[in-house]
This record gives sequence, structure tokens and C-alpha cells, in this order.
Amino acid sequence: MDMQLKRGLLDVCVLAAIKSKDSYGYQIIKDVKPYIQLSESTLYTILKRLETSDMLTVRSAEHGGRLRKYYHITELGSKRLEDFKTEWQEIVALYQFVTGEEDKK
Amino acid sequence: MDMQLKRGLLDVCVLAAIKSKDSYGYQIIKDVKPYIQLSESTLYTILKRLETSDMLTVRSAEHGGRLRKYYHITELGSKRLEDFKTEWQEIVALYQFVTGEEDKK
DNA sequence: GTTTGATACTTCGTGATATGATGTATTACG
DNA sequence: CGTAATACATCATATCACGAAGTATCAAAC
Repeated sequence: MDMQLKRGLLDVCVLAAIKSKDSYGYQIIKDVKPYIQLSESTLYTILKRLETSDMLTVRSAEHGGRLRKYYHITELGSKRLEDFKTEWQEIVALYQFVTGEEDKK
Repeated sequence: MDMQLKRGLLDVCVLAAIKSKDSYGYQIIKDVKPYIQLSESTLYTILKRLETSDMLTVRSAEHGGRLRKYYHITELGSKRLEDFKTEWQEIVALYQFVTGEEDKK
């Protein structure tokens, strides 16, 4: 997909990936891969941003000798997902304008 | 709307505003206002980018003593709008992932 | 008749951001 | 032992939306 188009969807997409159960970087990338191709550097940038804005919390855990950082969605993060549903209406309206379902002007 | 969310939609939105008939800066802003709030500086940045990428052509014209620059969509620009319809499918798939219409994972 | 507001385009600087490249360290497989 | 997969981190860069500020014209208001 066009890089520009998915911007703005990245944050909610990552939040969605951890909403049902805590997850970690590598797993998140795998989970969203069918929908969005994102690199590690991009993901960690996003995770950092979401942490800073209190959308998620981080917890380090050992797993098979390897360090893993599990990300847990906060209430604010869940709210963000809810708000997104509202914003989606505006995006759809915009889509209709672009595709020109009636040029009623 | 969230600034991030509309990114990527901006270009096609501007293209859509000139697709049926040539238009100019101030008019474009008015036309897209119900769907996207964009400032003059933003619009002219976009118009410049679209011109550079051959999505539109520019023509200067006098109108009531004032200069106006009319923008005309090119074939490439029209193609961009067509391609957007395809990309929209991917965006919808992403939306469904985010809102979790069935976590079938 | 001068001030105000709308029209119309331009330029500059800034902060946010996605991403490739690169690096470190461990485990599993052959 | 070497290679690939796992897992996280950092840096440098290019793109980009946008506010701020500027220039200039025209119409309406006072």
C-alpha cells in the first residue's frame, strides 16, 4: 500500500494488535503484516510514541533466555480505538468526495 | 479530523477537487473544507508536489485584475484517483482489523 | 476616501514522522 | 561451527503539514 495512505492508521493498527492480549515487537509485526508492512525501526518508533502518550505500558519479561518487552494497552489506548471508529465516518465521507459519488456541487 | 489520519488522503482530495473542472487555490480550499480543513500553506505545498509529479498542470489567468493560477488534472492525476479506489480496499481491510470484526486469528 | 475584509498567491521555519541502515545478543537448526 | 530467525535499539535522512508573515488587489462600509 502507498506509504502515505497508511500513515495515521499505523498507531491504531499497533494498538489493535495488542488490545486483546499483550504482545511484543516481533509478534506485532507478524500480526499486522497482512494489513500493513512495517519495519522494525518504524514499529519501535510507534511503540515509543504510544508509550509517551500513555496509550500503552511496557513490561520486560524473560522468555527463553531472551529479553522481551510486552506491551499492554491502557484505558487511554482503548479510548483511542473507540475514537477511531468515529473518525472513520469522516474518512468515508472523504472517500465519497474523492470518488465522486455525486458531484452535487 | 486527526492530522495524521488525513495524511495520504490530502493529495487525492485535491486532485478530486479539480477533476471535473479546472480550479484555483482559494476555490479548492472552499470545496474541500467540508471534508478536510487545510490551510493555504498546506494546499500550495500539495499543489506544488502534484505539479512536480506531473499529476496536474498550471495555467495563469487574469480574473478581475487579479492573478489566478488554474490547475488542470493530467492523465497521470486521473490514474492516481483510479488507483486510489483499489487502495481503498486495503484501507477497509485495515479498518476491519483495527475494529476487530472478528479476531479470527 | 480611507479603513476593513475578502480574495489570491508566496516564502520561511519548524516539528513530527516513517524508514533504511546498522548494530548487539541470543537461540535453533543443519 | 555457521547460518537464520528472534528481539530490541539507535542514528541519519527525507518528506511533509502547517503556522506565521508577507504582498497585492478589489469591494463594501463608515
